[in-house]
Amino acid sequence: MSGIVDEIRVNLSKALESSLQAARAGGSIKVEQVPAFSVEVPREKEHGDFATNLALLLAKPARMAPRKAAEILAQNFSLPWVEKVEIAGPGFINFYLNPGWVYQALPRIVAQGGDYGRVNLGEAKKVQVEFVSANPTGLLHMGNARGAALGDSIAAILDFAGYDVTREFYINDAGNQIENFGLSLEARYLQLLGQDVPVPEDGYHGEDILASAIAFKEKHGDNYAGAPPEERRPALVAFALEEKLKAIKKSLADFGVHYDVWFSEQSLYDDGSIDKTLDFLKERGYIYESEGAQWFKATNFGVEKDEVVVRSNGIPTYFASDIAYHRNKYQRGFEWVIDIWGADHHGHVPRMKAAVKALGFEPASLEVVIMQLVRLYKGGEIVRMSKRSGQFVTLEELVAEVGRDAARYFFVMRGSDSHLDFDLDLAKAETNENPVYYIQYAHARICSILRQYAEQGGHMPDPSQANFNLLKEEYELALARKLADFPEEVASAASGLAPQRIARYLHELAGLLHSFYNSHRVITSDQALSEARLILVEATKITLKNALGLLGLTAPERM
RNA sequence: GUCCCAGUAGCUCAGCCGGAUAGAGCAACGGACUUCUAAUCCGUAGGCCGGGGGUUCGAAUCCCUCCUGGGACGCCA
Repeated sequence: MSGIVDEIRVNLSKALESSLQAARAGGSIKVEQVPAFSVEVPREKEHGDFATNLALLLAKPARMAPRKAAEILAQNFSLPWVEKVEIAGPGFINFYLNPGWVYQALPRIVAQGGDYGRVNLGEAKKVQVEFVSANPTGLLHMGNARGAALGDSIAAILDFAGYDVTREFYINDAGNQIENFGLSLEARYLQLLGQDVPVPEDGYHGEDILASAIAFKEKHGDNYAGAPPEERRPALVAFALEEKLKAIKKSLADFGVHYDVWFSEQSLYDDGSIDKTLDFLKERGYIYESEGAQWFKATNFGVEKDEVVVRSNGIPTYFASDIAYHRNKYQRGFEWVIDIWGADHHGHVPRMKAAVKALGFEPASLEVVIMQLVRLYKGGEIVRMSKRSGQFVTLEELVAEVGRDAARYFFVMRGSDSHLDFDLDLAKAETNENPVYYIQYAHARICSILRQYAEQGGHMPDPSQANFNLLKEEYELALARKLADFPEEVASAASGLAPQRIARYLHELAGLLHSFYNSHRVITSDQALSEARLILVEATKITLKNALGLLGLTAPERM
């Protein structure tokens, strides 16, 4: 299923358990049950290849010194491929394996190719990742861009970890924002026709709205000049929404982000889902009326305040459609629902969870990833962004300025709960200050070696025939060790919804390749050694490419 | 005022579901290209992990408290 590291870990755990059972049977360790111990890869390589804290955990229940317990466990312990067992520190048991064990990973990597690193942590569980979900009333900004990069990478990682993933964009094409959008468009349209109609103060003032109005006028001329507003506005909105949505889809596609489902909020009104959902909650007594509005009893579920779902003017709130939307998600069979929201929505989380519970689903199955805000720096200064004034850097502009790969890497190299300072100058620098190139360069270097080898008439050796015992150098061992770790990294990035782990892993892997490259040659006069090293770099190339893919980055063959 | 996020090297941050001597990049300093790409490498230096208390064999990590910065608290989304 997964990698060699995991297999060894499992085998060591089993052997430790039987060792403990033997000790219990012999009466030398008296405990009722096996504690939840771990077998870990120590940070320090002086502490062996693997280590366990079992003896430390036994100390209290068995009432004995941890080192003593460790000694007993070690005595009962025997595995052919474990070269040395050592007791160290307060009572850790360290395992030293036959040095060649890591090289067993290499033929597997080459055989698995693009699938290397896949694990079945998810067991095909259906998971939905909903991200960006921006109002289709404007262009995508930096916050949306971070959401796009994060969401897409999280989805890719979950897919690689064995989940059945659906990427979804929720289109907020209903409600107040759309109302506002219509008024703003109408004002611009009428202005174009020479009327003095101001754009509402809290409306959309951006140039893109004006552009939509111009395009509308080109198509329809002054046909709507005298039309009643209730006819004119929907026409403008429908026209502009389609145009905007098309632009959003294109920006995201250019950013390497593709969705499985584009879900319209309006459709929840059209098919009666919102009414049905509200009725469902009403029947269960979770809705009450006060001051002419209808409220959801969030306080029943431990939330501080109740929340309006239908305003006193009869129009449902965003929260109402969001409840209906989440009900729809569960009805579609998703067992794990992941929403990626900006930090400005975090107050919405408790009531959304309360709503999920009220709907009869498990609130823990809804996971909201809160993404802290992005600050943009240029020339050492903060670039101010404001949607209202229409002044913000769009996703398109960002990609045009720094390139897709650099942009995506910068967005995922930090944890989602860290504020992100995006340094435009650094992202576009083609220097060693920029970590993106450092990683991609490692891939390109390997490609260059393989290219030259092929040009000299060499053929890629058969991994099963290679003699990996020839790889004795420290850097070779470290590189192979890192490669063997990849499946574990995928699993941990998936369970933590943490793409930054992959970013970090990539940087470390690239670093090891560069170190190796600078001290040893791959193509040498020693044929057998060259072949072993060719497999090593081929496996590195595969792993780099797979990991880059999880972050939506390209793996260039030349730079 | 209540809640959320953050506080770790000069700077930007990893590590945070407890493990052994706290890491990386950049910046600084000193070295390495007649070699498969120097967008690279090697080395040096840099730390009361915001302060204080607690939990235990063990705390950057968990709990309490205080301080600092950012954000959220609407019949907006």
